[in-house]
Amino acid sequence: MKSVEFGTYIKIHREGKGIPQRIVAHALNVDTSTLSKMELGERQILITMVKPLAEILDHDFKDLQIRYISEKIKADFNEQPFLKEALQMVIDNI
Amino acid sequence: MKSVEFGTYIKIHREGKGIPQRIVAHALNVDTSTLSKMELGERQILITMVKPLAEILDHDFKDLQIRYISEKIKADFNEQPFLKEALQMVIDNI
DNA sequence: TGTTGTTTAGACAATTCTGTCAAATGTAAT
DNA sequence: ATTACATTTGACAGAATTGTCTAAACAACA
Repeated sequence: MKSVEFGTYIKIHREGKGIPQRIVAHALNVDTSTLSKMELGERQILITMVKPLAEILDHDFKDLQIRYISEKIKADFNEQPFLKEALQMVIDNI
Repeated sequence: MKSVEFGTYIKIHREGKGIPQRIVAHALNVDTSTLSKMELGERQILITMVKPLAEILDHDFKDLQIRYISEKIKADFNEQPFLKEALQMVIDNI
């Protein structure tokens, strides 16, 4: 999986479908200004927005959620020596 | 692994060793008031504090870091349908 | 060039979160 | 009961983050 920032990924796919920010922003109940910032990484994209994003962009929800979560985890815990063990522990407890 | 909240876990082990908050707070460069709140879950414990906590409590760092990270992930992403796959993806990319 | 629609930038108020201070409460021993 | 120390609480100011508004920058094209 290519590691492009989530906001950038959304932007690329939105543009690929020729959908203006106006439409996506409305689906997320935010301003186009906010969406612009989210795409540029200046505002957080909430996990609750992943589903509506998948729908409006007609994109696989599973893929999008995996991208979202894995990026957050890398951002928060990269470099932590026992990250792998911690993740394995969570997996084993699901 | 028993799932007791991280702050509570710290508190229990601090008390078990008979170390006052004053000492631990100093090691973390915070007030006892802040440490109290951290132990009670009213303030975030930063990941950068896990190492000094392990040292001052003479507690296994690996265990503590695993507890810290896995708790955060559960708090942030519990219930997400593809959490497992996302975690596996991060593991595979480490 | 002027028009129309899209995207971004800057300023802002509202909200949330943080650590500290001072005071209150709790605990144990004498 | 008093002392000494530990812990918690509530109020607070400072910092950080949020979404919106307005206007500027950008793009496509008649």
